Amino acid sequence: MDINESLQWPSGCDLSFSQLSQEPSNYQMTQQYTPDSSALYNYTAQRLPYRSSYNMTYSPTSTESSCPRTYTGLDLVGSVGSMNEAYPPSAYLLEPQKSQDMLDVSSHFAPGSMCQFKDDFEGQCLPVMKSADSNYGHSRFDSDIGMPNSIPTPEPQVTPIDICKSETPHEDANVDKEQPYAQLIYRALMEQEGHTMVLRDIYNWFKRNTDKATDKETKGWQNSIRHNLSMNGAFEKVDQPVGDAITREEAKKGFMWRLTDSAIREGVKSTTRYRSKLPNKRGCRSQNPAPQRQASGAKGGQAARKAARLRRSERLRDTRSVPMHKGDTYPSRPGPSYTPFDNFTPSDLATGYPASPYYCHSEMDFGTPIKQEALPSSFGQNLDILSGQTYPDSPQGLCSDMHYLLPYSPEEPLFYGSGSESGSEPMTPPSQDYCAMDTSMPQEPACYTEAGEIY
DNA sequence: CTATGTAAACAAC
DNA sequence: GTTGTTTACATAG
Repeated sequence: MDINESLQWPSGCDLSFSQLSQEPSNYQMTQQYTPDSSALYNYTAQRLPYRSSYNMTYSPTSTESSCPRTYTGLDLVGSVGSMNEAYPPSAYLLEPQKSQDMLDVSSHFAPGSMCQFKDDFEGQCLPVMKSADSNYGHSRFDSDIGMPNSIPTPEPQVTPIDICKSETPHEDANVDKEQPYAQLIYRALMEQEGHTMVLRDIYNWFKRNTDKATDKETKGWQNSIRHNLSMNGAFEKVDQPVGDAITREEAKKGFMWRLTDSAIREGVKSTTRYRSKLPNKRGCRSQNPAPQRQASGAKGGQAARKAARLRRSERLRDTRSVPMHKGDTYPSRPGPSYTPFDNFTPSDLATGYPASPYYCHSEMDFGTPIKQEALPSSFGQNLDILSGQTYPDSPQGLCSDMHYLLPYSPEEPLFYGSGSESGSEPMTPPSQDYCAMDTSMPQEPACYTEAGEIY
């Protein structure tokens, strides 16, 4: 990572958090969590039984430290070592919920962060999640345990997600289920100095901060994390630095995963973006996929449906339960939420419009997709393999949220996408033949040779 | 048609 | 066994 670049990020994003001073008082939670905090605590406590079922390997008493989480940040900020002392161990500045805060946050969120467009953060419970840069250099360890130089974390540990739930902790218990893996991983990494974690700690982060890990199947969510890490260009592998903080044994456990510079600046993009759009090397899909494959796909689909139902119900409930106040600008609605347009400046647009799939929902993003009709007719995605029932085609929903943008800046490009860094993506392994076009750079289609060169 | 989730095959360690 | 990559398949929007 180019440290200079990373340091430029806050200014580039117009991180004008008024609270982002280094006054000691600002390292405290500005919201007093009583009585809400008690509810929050209760909620957190409620989750313990779930988590406890997953802590066989990583029990709180374990002394195992799976990851040296300090060195990467140190490495990265080594040239600006003073930053290490710049911020005390307050990962987040939690602020009272008020509409004005929402506006501030939505316009200063890490650009492209998918979460700003999720319904999760609509309404009145928008978390104020400081970017990692706001505490750059300080240690906020993800693993519950074992870091010799870790700073004790007060219990209950309050996370942005928890804050989101604080209003109605019981009903909002599943709020994080609305966030895709890629976004959650992004958030996990953004919390870390150096934006770097090892897989194991990402697991731990999920256990603590999400409900993904509380489902019955433990294998799936980990697999999904790995899948997202591999497939999403926002995440890159970096070698674990060799140092006294890390043993050779630990180093063997795998790479560290780091947010790419562009991901830090622009947020995580969809995973699908980075999937190869060319026919797979193994040739055409088999006429008769393995029954296990079919079953797996069915499970995935059912899980997706379940999640979608949750999202729907959350949305419906939010719509009903969150009244409009005078200060509110938009009612809850399905789809992305935005800062009021009149608070935007052109530079906000340039830097603030994310490369969210909500925006970059264009087939031009991905080159020539595989034509559905090229697949065997038996592989229509409308076939329910379990029931044998077929369904009508789903409606074409591209850019369904466009109407939220058009009134604002009809002349402005809608897709700033990944901006000038688009050339660095996709991150699909160069071993794959790949040619992708990104709408953000229509004049420079990113076509890659097998060697990874752009031509 | 894309985004996403899940499972699995497979390789490397 | 864990980690990482890739593919297959399903569902929602």
